[in-house]
Amino acid sequence: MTAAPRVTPERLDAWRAFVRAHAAVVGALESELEAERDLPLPWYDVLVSLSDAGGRLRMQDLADRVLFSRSGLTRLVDRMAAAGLVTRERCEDDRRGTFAVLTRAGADRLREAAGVHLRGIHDHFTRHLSDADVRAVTDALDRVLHAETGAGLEPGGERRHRGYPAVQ
Amino acid sequence: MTAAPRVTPERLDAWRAFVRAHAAVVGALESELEAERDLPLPWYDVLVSLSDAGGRLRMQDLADRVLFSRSGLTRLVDRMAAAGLVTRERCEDDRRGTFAVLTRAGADRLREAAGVHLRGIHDHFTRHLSDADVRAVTDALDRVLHAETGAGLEPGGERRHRGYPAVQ
DNA sequence: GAACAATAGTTGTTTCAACAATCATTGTCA
DNA sequence: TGACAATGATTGTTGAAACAACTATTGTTC
Repeated sequence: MTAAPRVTPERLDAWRAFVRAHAAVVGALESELEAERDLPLPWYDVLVSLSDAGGRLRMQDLADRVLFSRSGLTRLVDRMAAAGLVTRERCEDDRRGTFAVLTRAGADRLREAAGVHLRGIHDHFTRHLSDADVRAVTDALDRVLHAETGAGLEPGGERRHRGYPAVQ
Repeated sequence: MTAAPRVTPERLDAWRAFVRAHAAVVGALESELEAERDLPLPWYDVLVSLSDAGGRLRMQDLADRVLFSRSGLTRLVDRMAAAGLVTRERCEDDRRGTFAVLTRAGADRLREAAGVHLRGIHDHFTRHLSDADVRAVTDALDRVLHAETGAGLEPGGERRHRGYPAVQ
């Protein structure tokens, strides 16, 4: 009968608060970024990942650093290349590979957008959290995340999902 | 220069933990639900909303209770109707209106799926939280949510997003 | 060193979501 | 009561995601 194990009402409330807050906040950030900088959140995500990595990344590595599926990445980079925010470069030493490379225009676009995004994180999220909340939420959700991704312990083992809306 | 106001590194870490944990956990729930019950999460969401409302809801009201956009709802209900999980019924007193009605098959499907979903919430989320974590996370994220939706204070004012993965 | 498996990435196809336009009905007010 | 705005829902069109095939290159093994 697939019994539901020990999810008390309080714990279900925590889950509900989690998913509903996420939907509300990410929705607000997405709207603001699109309204004020005309930049979809997935594009921002790619720009941040490239910038963090020093401006160039093999498609494979980019896929590891971004929340979106590897299968969608090729087309996403297509569109961003058409918009001039990235270019592709062949990898010389392994000719199967391709680099996605941040262009000057892409870096500019990121710089413009980062302020809006960061302000949004403050306005819609961190603003409502005390220092104690910040510690509690970070600890708890890090534990959830690490259990999920099996991350942390294997030496040399960055696993999945690096820096979603890492800024700078 | 759209200065980034008072988002300390600790607070940014909280944000990162939040979005990364969400992506990981929802991804896991979605995979399990699809693998074990062959049911997309948005379908589950509609089934739950209908069931909570007693089995029938006008499209408008359904749209209010679901995380997904009103524009996509018509087609989503189309597909679910083709699969036999819901039917449409004309509203007699207001002939502009249409009801989406949970079928027996839809209710069965929901019952099967709820166990998997609830077990997933336990396995991937609440399992890793102490009682203190549960209180802290619920409080903090409720505050975020209510600030975002402007909820709570206006009398009679349920605003948006009711019960995302409410179970039962 | 030739055959075969594995890896990197793109392309084709189908499905789905977002948005605007549309149709039908209801409410209002001159 | 007849014109007009507002509302509820569907449909058409367009853009993007999911998944599977495909091409090219590299690594491996007998």
